[in-house]
Amino acid sequence: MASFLPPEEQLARLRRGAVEIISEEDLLAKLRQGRPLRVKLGLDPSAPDLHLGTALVLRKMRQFQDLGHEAIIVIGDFTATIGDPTGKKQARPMLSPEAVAANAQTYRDQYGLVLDPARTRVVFNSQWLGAMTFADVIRLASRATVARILERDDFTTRLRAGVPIHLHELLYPLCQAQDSVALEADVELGGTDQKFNNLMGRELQREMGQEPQVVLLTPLLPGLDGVEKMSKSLGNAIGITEPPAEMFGKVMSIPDALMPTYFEYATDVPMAEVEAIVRGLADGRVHPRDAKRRLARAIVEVWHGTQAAEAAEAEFERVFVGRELPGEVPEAAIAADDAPGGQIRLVKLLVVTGLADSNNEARRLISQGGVTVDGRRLHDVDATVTVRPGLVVQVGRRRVVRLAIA
RNA sequence: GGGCGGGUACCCAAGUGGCCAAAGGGGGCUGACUGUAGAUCAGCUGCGCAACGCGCUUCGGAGGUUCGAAUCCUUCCCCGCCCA
Repeated sequence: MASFLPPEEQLARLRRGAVEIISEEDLLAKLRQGRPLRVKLGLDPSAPDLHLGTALVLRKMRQFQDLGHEAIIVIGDFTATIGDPTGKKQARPMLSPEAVAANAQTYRDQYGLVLDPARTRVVFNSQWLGAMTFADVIRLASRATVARILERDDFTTRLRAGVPIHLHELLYPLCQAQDSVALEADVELGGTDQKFNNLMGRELQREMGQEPQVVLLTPLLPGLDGVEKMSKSLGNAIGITEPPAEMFGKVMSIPDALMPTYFEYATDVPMAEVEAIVRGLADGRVHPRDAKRRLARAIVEVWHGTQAAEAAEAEFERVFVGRELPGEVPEAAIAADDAPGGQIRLVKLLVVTGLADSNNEARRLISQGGVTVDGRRLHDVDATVTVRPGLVVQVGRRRVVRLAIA
């Protein structure tokens, strides 16, 4: 039997980074039972590459682990066949058992970047949901009312906006609730967008005579655009495995107003310091640029360590402030055939090296003055370049390659 | 089952026979400036062609009318609302 911190102390720690806990009294009561709690987190099977936003809830899970509780990751392979009722994501075909098995390790590896793999249980909800008969489903559906399900914000909004809602989508919350029943979850973690589903689990458990789970909600981190929530498909995400330099740069590109939020949720900077920075920004004693640098460094630190964070900052300083070439310029090989006699049209060069998607785009970039070869800005769309290994071709500030002849 | 309204480029959304590769906004890209890939301003934003032009592809799918279609007709698919 592991020894636990006093329940009150645990609660105090768990509260940080949680938007809402339903309810704290229930959580405290569970903690007082002095046993490892089963903490559940449902995840989409298609998102094995994690970003800062999804990491929030994982970091919370990690905290539970470190407090001695049991982490259960539910891979929603079955629910994925329904699709996310936000209507944004597409329903996916059922994964084969082989694919599921193959993916299991991937998930473990990915989540292991945040969680303690040795103390993490990974399960797939097709295990129990897939085994249900139609009669089981009807029985399950009888536990909820249409009105209750339609309370869900997504559904209300879509209904009003005239966006189609398919019947099976209404079952989504019930499926997720059934997961909690099947696992006898003590706690379910989720982003605030999961509140409805998570509460459904709480209700269904009560219906089924189980002790209802505690719902702990983590915030949704806004993405780089500062408007939409961070999500890979929206292209506004910072992946936790991204190279330090990339991560640093992306943080630097967030709107200034987002800094306090990121400081609070995505870093380990002590709250006292965060508050000092926020105050400084408000009264002008802290320069936004410096605050953002501090933020970028703190975030890179979480995922790559202090050293890498400092290197990333130096690199950023050099490339974007000092306008020098990046320390590491990727190589792009071109075939000798593409440059007969060592000559190649600049337009073609940009396409072949992947710096432009099409000839038309290449022309645009050149005519807009965005292209330099060996540091010389070329404006002539019809320019021809003499190639040699090591030639540096750059588009804008960020896209650079060093030539190699294959 | 009936009535009505819809399906346009990455997204939203105009356009209802030629002036439409298709308004406007968003997003994206490039430049200027700067405090950074932030803010602001400007330009660009289907594809191909040694090309101030020519050609090709795109407006739910397939046919058709026409010198000419995103726009008209036929048919099919899909969506919403109201009624049953």
